[in-house]
Amino acid sequence: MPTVSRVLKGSPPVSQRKRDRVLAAVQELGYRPNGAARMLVTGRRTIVSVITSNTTRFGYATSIQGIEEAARTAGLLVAITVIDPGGEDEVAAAVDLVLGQPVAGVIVLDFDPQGTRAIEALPEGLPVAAVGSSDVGREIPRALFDDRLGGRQATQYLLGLGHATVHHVSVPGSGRPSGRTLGWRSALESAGAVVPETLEADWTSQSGYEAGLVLARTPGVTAVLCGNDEIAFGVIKALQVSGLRIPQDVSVVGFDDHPLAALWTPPLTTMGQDFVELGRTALAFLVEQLDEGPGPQTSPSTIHLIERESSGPPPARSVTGPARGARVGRRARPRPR
Amino acid sequence: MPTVSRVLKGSPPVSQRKRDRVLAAVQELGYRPNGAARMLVTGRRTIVSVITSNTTRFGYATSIQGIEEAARTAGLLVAITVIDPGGEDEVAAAVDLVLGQPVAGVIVLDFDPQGTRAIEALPEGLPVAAVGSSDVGREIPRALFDDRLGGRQATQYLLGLGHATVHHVSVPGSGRPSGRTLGWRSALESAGAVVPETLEADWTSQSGYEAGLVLARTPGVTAVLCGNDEIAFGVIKALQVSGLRIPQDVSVVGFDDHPLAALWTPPLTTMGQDFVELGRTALAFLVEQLDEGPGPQTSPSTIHLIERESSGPPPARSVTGPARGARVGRRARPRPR
DNA sequence: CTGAAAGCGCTTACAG
DNA sequence: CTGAAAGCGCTTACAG
Repeated sequence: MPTVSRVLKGSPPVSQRKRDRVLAAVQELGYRPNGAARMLVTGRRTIVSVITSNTTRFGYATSIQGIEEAARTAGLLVAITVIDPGGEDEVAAAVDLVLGQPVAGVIVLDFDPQGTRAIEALPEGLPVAAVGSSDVGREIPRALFDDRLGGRQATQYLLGLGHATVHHVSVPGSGRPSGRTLGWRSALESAGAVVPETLEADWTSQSGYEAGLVLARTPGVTAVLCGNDEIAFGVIKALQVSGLRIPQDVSVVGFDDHPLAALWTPPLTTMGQDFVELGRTALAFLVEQLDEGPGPQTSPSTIHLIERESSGPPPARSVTGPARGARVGRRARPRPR
Repeated sequence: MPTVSRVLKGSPPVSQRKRDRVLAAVQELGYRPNGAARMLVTGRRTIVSVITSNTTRFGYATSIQGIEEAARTAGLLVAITVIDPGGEDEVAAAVDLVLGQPVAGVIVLDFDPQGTRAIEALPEGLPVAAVGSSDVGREIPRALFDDRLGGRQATQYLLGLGHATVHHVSVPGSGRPSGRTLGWRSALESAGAVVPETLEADWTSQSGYEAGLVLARTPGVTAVLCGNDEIAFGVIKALQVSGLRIPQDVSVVGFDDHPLAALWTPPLTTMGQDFVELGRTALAFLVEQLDEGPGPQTSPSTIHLIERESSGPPPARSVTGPARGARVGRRARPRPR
């Protein structure tokens, strides 16, 4: 009965009497239109699928939150598909699962190689947007941070504090070095500082802890830029456990402004980024594409230094002018070069 | 052409020649069966919707991870629907969004009042399972922790350490006090200890910090059980900022075993729970229901004490036997009673 | 083994 | 304003 459809959709030409009867029946029977049938006939898909390798890490989870918020506003449902670490198989399986559903489009969290591969495995024709950047892959709209600029700024900040150089513990990056790592390197080079070897971590604080243990026994480390805050947490802990004081002996700076950064001991200096905004932007890109067809675009979101207490001047060798009234010289180490 | 369908589904009776031709065509055209049409005719729905008030908090995000893992294994797609804080409207809107899609069933994260209301708003007939517990609502299968037992055990542990009583900063609980709070209270009563007034926090470390500030100026506080680890992080920080030492002056115990608990300063003693397992169980309950119709059941998962360094004996008044070689007596306060 | 036929539950023109 | 008719893209029996 088309009338029912008209009533439910709110199309004008229905008599009051009919409308009431229909509504009553709907109410009584608990009738719900079949979503699959509706999609089939209208062709309007309302599911947006997010493909990601992880759902719980800070940056990932917060981006998803932003996507979901914006999707809800737009009347879209968000589906999550996780690509477990593993071979190409996993990527193909995830893509199949997604395409088996009536999805309107896909947003890929391109923070790591898994994401990059997923983008490449997605068929042309399907609307796609990405959060995060990789160099590889086809041209699609991307919501991203200017990681490179962030890496530069953080490094310059540390250099400006008087550190001779800055060590770096990096996040994986998707394919090649992450933008943060690139920015760090270029800042060092511009300043004519030595570029120490990068320590590779994954996104976890555990991996940061391990890197911290290495740094603790590396001579000349007075400042460390970490690829994210979780890594920084681990680095700080490892350094402390090794008898070093933060920031008197070593300054540590993170990335992301994790919710616990301000509560850390010491409170963590970090590069703040708005992941929720990032997710919202990606969804907006996807919706635009749904409406008007493809249109590759890119939006670097802002990033800013949040100075807290994990960073300061390098340890002095004389008693002159140590930062923050710190005791000086305990375990002081020579500056590099 | 039914043959195409047969080939794609792998039904046996198809000649090799036909099969090859079909596969070639599919390959060339990039053909993908329309999910909506398939759902319509088969009636097999493959979307499981998760309704939750939050996607990023540790317990929530980790439960969702478990649900997603199990769903993927079962060939189901997970959709996320968030109920923003707000009136009943939000709950109704979320339910409408979910029911507008061809969903097989729903899993509600019933950690808070929003979840509880969502369960009540869901129509009968739709398969539903929950993660977490509330007293209210209809009988549905639930995957949950024995929070009450956990609260008891944690409290008894602290009492066993010699504390005269245990203060408590609680998570919201859905409707009435959380099981953790109930367990804490009962342990105190069984032991004949005074039951201090509960401090209410939300799930954030910020709210824990504020509670910690209150506790710092409350006389007689030597042990604090927190509703979750994030709260414990905030409490510890506030206590430390107020000049108290953990655990020498005050012991703090959390709940959940957050990934950063072991890295905290001091490393946090907590009640460990497996949220991933919880999510998996909920999905299994839902699948059972899909297959065999309704069958209310409940599974309390295990919970165990993870003793780290944020807890110890109460501050001694004499120099006899302080724990962990701690300096004693700085800011010692009288025991309650 | 392989097509023609019917039908899943809706919505969209189309006649009344 | 309101029904009968057609069709969305598949799959499932059903005849060849």
